[in-house]
Amino acid sequence: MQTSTICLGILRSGPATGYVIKSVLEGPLNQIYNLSFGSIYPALSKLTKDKHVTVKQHAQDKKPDKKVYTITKKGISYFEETLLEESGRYVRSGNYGDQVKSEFAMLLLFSKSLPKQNIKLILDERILSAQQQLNLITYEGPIAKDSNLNALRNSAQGQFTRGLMAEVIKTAINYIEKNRKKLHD
Amino acid sequence: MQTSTICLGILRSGPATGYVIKSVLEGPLNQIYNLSFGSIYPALSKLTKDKHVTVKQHAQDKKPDKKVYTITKKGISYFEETLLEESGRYVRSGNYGDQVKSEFAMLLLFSKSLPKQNIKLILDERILSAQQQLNLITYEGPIAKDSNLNALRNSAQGQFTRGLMAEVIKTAINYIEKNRKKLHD
DNA sequence: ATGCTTATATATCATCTTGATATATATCTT
DNA sequence: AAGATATATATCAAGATGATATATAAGCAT
Repeated sequence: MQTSTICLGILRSGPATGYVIKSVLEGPLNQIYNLSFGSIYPALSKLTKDKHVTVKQHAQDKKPDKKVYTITKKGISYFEETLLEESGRYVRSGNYGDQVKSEFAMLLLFSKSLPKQNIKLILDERILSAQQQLNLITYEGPIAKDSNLNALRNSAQGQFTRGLMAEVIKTAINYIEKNRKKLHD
Repeated sequence: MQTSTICLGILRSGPATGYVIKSVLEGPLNQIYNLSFGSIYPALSKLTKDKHVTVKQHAQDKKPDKKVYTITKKGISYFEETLLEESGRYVRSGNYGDQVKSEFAMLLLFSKSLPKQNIKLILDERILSAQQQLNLITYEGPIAKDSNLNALRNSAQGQFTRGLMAEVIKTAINYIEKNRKKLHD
């Protein structure tokens, strides 16, 4: 999916800055889709140029200008069209898999060449961070003060998606705890 | 992890072509790490230039030259060193998460804007492809005729990693089947 | 108090990666 | 007989990453 489509989809739930979009992707939408600032900011600039969003510059005290993006009517119709196209392309492509790059799994796959102590550390830290991810995904408090992104997170769709990720992470934690002895000991 | 490290790690189990490396990543190592030919072939060229692998060109009948890469002694020590470094970096980075780009999850997240029929199709196809992934991961027959990659797949490490991916996929299938009614109906 | 880390916020850019395309043939399926 | 799939490599525009730079407030530890 294009980065601009993802930005529009998030912005449809309420105005946000590039920074907040990234925070949502790293918080409640953790494990769904990684995007770096280097692709979010240019996407937002292009959307502004194409009038799919408007930007309001808040000249903050001393911090860099906070640029709050709001989706336009044109942006909403463009999003609906594009999403339909992307879903069609997705189904027709026959490529239903996600893009996954798991440094963790690769390290374990090659871990015969690693000291046991190192393997234990990797597994311990992974379990800890998986538990933190679970907290981020299942967290129900307010998102990035005065943003309306709660709507996206709490929608039936948001709950389905977050629930899926949470189940997957729980399964992974249990599996690692049950089977880790096969990699060290 | 660098693409070259992954290639070396796979080559450590036996000689292979770029094409076979990709096949292993798409077959038994499915859902672990995606790499395109556009990054595998240049990595293999660089490894050859640096004498970490040797290449034997099999002037095939009429097909393009099959280039079989074999890891050198220098390549093995380089791999061991690099893997240790990468595992250190991984632990110190504090970033234990995988890189995930799930077009599937994003489409579902935004699926309020999609026709029900479309949503059903996306879910149906996803379940089918997840079952196919499960087959690829759990397949125990020979890999890419006359390649020794079976060793990697059947090692304790390979079985742990593949078992993890298989459990995660099964959980996802069950979750989708149990909860999909919330997205259409 | 003073230093360190984290959070807020955007921008840039070299380097890497993707996804598509080109090329060529054998084999399997319809 | 035609069409799709598998084997096999190479290239490249367009896009993405990960690091770095810039700036300040707040929280926390020593």
